[in-house]
Amino acid sequence: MTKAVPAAEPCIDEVDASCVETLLGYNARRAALAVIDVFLQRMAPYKLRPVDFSVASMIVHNPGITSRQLCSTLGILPPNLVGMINALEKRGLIDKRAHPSDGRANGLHASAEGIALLQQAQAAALALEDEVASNLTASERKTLLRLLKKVYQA
Amino acid sequence: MTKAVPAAEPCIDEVDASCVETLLGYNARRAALAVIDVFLQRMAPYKLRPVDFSVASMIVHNPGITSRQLCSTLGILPPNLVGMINALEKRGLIDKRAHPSDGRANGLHASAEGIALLQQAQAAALALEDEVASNLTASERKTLLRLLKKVYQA
DNA sequence: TATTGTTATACTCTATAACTATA
DNA sequence: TATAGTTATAGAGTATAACAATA
Repeated sequence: MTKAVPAAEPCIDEVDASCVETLLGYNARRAALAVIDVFLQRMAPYKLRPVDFSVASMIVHNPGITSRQLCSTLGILPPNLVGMINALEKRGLIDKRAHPSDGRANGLHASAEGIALLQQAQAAALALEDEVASNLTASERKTLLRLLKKVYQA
Repeated sequence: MTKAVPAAEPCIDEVDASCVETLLGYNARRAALAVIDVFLQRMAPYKLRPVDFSVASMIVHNPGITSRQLCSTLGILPPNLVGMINALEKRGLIDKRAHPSDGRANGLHASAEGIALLQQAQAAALALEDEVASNLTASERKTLLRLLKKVYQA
């Protein structure tokens, strides 16, 4: 423990956070964490973390997609995807099939159970996003999505 | 390794990511990561991670602020702040002084070196954010900040 | 030689419980 | 009894290197 030097100084009654609240990175991170926090709660019944939801959802909507394609689309590193894919397969939500033209790769497909679960999960995701964005008008929400895309798709 | 069942299936030529790109949480996270990635590169000369920058910047602009106030403002848990504060103190950028009215707390203050470094770092932060947001007009950028705040300050 | 999927592993980040000193 | 700061530690998330099988 470092000892404080004994000098009398005024204390802060109201914190001024403008130095960070003017930064795009700070606000984007805080907003993302706020949404993810609610996501974790509402998706607990489906045992899907945000990344699991993204992966499973992509497989449902892109039958036959490969791990490599999932990684590059979602920004996941291959070693970190392996466990997620195996867990989803173990739960019977997806299965691996031989890729038609590339013997190294597997085509990933959602099972009937996987499709059914994801239908529920996607409805829940839309509902929770409606809640989180309840302070925004429909127009503002659309604008927010468009501007966020312009940042990371630059 | 789980063996793929040998069934011929079509492969995906163009991945459809609309199922996640319509979600606020997904886009906010991708945008935040994109900004943080550039931040890490440009702030390396100052040896400041995003959280270090936020903490040090808050101390510069709020002389006498306590650890507790930093935690609640920035959303950091107290045990995780201890190491950052000690590291900044060891570098001579900040110092702890006795709190005028609460014997348990320390008032945190930036040193002359800390103020000088943060001036440079803040200029670099503004510059990199200008770059990251180069696809946005000044008006769009202002709107983006406002809408992000409405999400996490709900 | 390059790429897909995988293993092992290290590093960072985040979270919880419990302790001390003071209010 | 409650709070500020701290310690120790567990867990989750993210990263790199290296390998076998296939292109």
